[in-house]
Amino acid sequence: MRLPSLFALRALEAAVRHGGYSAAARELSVTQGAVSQQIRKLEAELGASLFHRRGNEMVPTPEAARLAGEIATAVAGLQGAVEGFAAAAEREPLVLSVDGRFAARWLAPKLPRLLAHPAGANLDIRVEDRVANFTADGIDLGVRFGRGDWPLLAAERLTTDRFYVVCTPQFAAEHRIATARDLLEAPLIHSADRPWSMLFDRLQLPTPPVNGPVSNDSLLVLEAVARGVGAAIVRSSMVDDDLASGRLMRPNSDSLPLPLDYVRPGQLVRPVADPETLPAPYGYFAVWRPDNRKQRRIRLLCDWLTAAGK
Amino acid sequence: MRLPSLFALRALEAAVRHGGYSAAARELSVTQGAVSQQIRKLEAELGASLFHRRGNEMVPTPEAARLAGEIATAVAGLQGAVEGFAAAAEREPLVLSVDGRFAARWLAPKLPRLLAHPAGANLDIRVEDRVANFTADGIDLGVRFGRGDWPLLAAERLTTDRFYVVCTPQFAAEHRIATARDLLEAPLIHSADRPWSMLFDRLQLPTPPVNGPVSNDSLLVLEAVARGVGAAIVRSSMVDDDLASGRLMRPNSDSLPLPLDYVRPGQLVRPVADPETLPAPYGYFAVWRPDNRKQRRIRLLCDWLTAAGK
DNA sequence: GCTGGTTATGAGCATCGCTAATGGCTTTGC
DNA sequence: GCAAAGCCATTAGCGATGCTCATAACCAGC
Repeated sequence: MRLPSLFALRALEAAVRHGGYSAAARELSVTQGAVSQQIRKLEAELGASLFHRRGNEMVPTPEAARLAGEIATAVAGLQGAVEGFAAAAEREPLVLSVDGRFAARWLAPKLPRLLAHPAGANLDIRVEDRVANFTADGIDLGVRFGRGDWPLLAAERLTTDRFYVVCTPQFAAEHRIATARDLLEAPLIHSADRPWSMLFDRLQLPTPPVNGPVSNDSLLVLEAVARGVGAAIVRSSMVDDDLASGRLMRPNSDSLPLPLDYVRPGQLVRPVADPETLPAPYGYFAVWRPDNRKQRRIRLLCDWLTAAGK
Repeated sequence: MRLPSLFALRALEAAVRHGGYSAAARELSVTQGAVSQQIRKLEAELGASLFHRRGNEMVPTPEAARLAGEIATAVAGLQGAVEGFAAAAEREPLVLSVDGRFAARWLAPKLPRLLAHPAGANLDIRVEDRVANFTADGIDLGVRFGRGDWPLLAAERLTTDRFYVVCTPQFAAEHRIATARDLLEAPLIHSADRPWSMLFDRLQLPTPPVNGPVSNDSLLVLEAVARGVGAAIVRSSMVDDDLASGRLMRPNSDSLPLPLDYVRPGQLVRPVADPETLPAPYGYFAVWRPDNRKQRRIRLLCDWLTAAGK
């Protein structure tokens, strides 16, 4: 025998329990008509009346009441099974893979907030700078630096970076940095792909010779900045927290033409109306496989990450 | 938590049991694609994979297998409850109301066949010539004489009557009835609304004076015919069985212009191509309320009745 | 390599069933 | 009594669901 639809059975059960279609409809979040139709169809399928009216109340037949009871237990069993499974799935860790710089400079400061949020439940946060394969490595959500154009992967932008000149307040005071020109005399930490020349060229000043340490690793650079070794040009996303907390500052942010957009040598830059909203071509992206089964949790975490970046 | 559709859950259960979507699809009488999509959707709702492929076989995850088991028991519970209810409804008698003539002359001979057929299970056959109200009297299916145009009731024609001259073989032999003219001399049983004149007029013979008993009750008339009292003009549906068994016969059916259509005095009769298929305006109809919940059984019985009349 | 099996996936489309509106009926409160 | 507010029944309309169909990709056995 073909089983009636689950909804019809639940409608019957609810109608018996409430003693009316309208109340049942409210419980099931549908209109009263829907319940009426479902029960009518059910009566046709089962070949017997389920209710008879008495005044304004619907009285279930004894058989219908009995059936409703059995449906209730069966449905509760289904519900329990499904919810148990879903809960178990929820307890399974969601693997978040981030690279070292993002982990240290962006995620770490926000971690307490994330862990207190539902999106942060049962996270397995892996810090790894290279990821071979999302599926093979069991990664549910990655945060990767790039242009958001990974093949086969969905991506959502987390950061829209500007480049900031940063140093500690102590450093700025010590070296009396008031104008951009003052930077010429101060120790400047160089990094390979964010040359100071891109600032001084805009200011039409001569780029000073390398007078401080050089590193291609922004973590090391920022460590050095934090210890007062010098000023550096860094991605805004790496120092959001330090700037907010006052551990770092952007010296002379009034007089310096900052934020700077990062422009590679030879890269075409189009003028835009509002440079503040210029999307940097590169940035951090949340990245995931669209066919991953944990979409709901991925969505939740992804939404949290994008919101936290604002 | 919103429950997934019952079909999706059953698809999962069947797929686990068969170890593949195609076999599950065959069991559920849908295409393989339908099962695939249902399970994909289920995985999305539950937030976890349910199967992983190994070669050509689909291996359920342990959790999915567990879930499938719980679903199986819950669905079996539902199935059992629904089938128990339907079976109980089936055991409830289906009330068939027929009038006395139909019961005696049409239904009674066919009763053994009907009772051996599923359509005849749990019948409550009531013989009553007047029916006030289908709902109030709890009548599921009525057989009524008329034109099939009862308001608020659905009707399906059971009999398309002709009028036959009938008598017993003994009677025909005894009175040497060879031609229509022979009837003029034989005892003829008269009934109010099927006058012999309608036959003799067509034969362009004078209608003989009333030379036999008269009754308005066809049962009495037929009883008299059966006892060899005389010949009579009767509805074909009243004598189908007696003619088939040879208890009655249609004398001189070659030479007499029979069957006759019943024509009331003054009634317009249109010529038709094949008079054998001329639908009599009046006849027996199966009649029921379209909103009766026992439509399935009514349909079954109604189909049996129409088929039995052919 | 070929054949016969499997699942995955997308387009198209029919069906289903919900919503919304309406009507008839009952109860309640004035 | 009457009006108002509740109930269920029923209809038309329409949007979403989810099926079928067709195709692709993949696997196993010969």
